[in-house]
Amino acid sequence: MPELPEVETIKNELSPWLVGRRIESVTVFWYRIVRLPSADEFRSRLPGQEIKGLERRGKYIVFSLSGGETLIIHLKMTGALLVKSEAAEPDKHVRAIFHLDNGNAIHFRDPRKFGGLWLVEDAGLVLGNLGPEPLAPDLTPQALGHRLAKHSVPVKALLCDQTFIAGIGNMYADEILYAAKIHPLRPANSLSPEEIERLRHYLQAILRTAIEDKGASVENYLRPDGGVGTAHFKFRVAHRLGGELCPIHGTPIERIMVRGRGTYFCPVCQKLTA
DNA sequence: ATAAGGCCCTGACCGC
DNA sequence: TGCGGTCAGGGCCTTA
Repeated sequence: MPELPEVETIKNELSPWLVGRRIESVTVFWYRIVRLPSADEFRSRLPGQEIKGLERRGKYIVFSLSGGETLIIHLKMTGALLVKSEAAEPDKHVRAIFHLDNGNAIHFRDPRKFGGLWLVEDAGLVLGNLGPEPLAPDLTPQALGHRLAKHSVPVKALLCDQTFIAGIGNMYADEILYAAKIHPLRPANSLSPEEIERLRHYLQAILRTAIEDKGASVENYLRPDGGVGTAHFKFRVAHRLGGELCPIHGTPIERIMVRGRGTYFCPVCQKLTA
């Protein structure tokens, strides 16, 4: 599922195809994929606008348009943005198509229909509540620790909370906590300074490595050219459904539920008690 | 502030 | 082969 490294990869690889292109028309097959405004308005306001640039904010892709509006896309669990020729037949999971002025088209494919499209004057309407970017240089251990201290919820839940920090989801939260040797159920405000330092270090290191590996191809994640990423080959606990063993201790990876999300960890590396 | 549950969805998987 | 049931989960919402 697309989290920060996957969305960053998609944004990077989509940019050369899109920046400077004009949207000629939009086809919407599943109207509810358009969150704002109405699907009809969405289709009528986009044509003629040039795509000036692509950015990523959290798990959102943000398109700045020549008309001053902002197109925002969230891929949720199973979304993908695929570069196709205009002649390409959309498969049954394609929910919308952006037709470009050079004979190419972008297919928004999303089997589970969780994804969303927004076209807004004020991007803050969609992005306003997001927390800081995990890779921002000013996310120091002190800054992170200060914010962690305000919450007693399980640290795993906080890492997945987009208003606390933007872009981390279920699988990278598990990988980060494993690498930092922190139990996912530890109350956020119980972490020691050393643990906060480790958390911040691996938080950035794991996301950066996953970006270098072009994301993790689990679920339906695909790059815009239809290719896969290789970040999941370095996963040590996430998505280890087959009774895998901790690579350090050889003990079985355990699975618990944290806030309703499946959570994988090593009970030896990651102790609940200090 | 926190917790728990539901909702949206469908493909994959399971047992029969 | 098919059928019905269960599950996963990001983000958001409601209720306690």
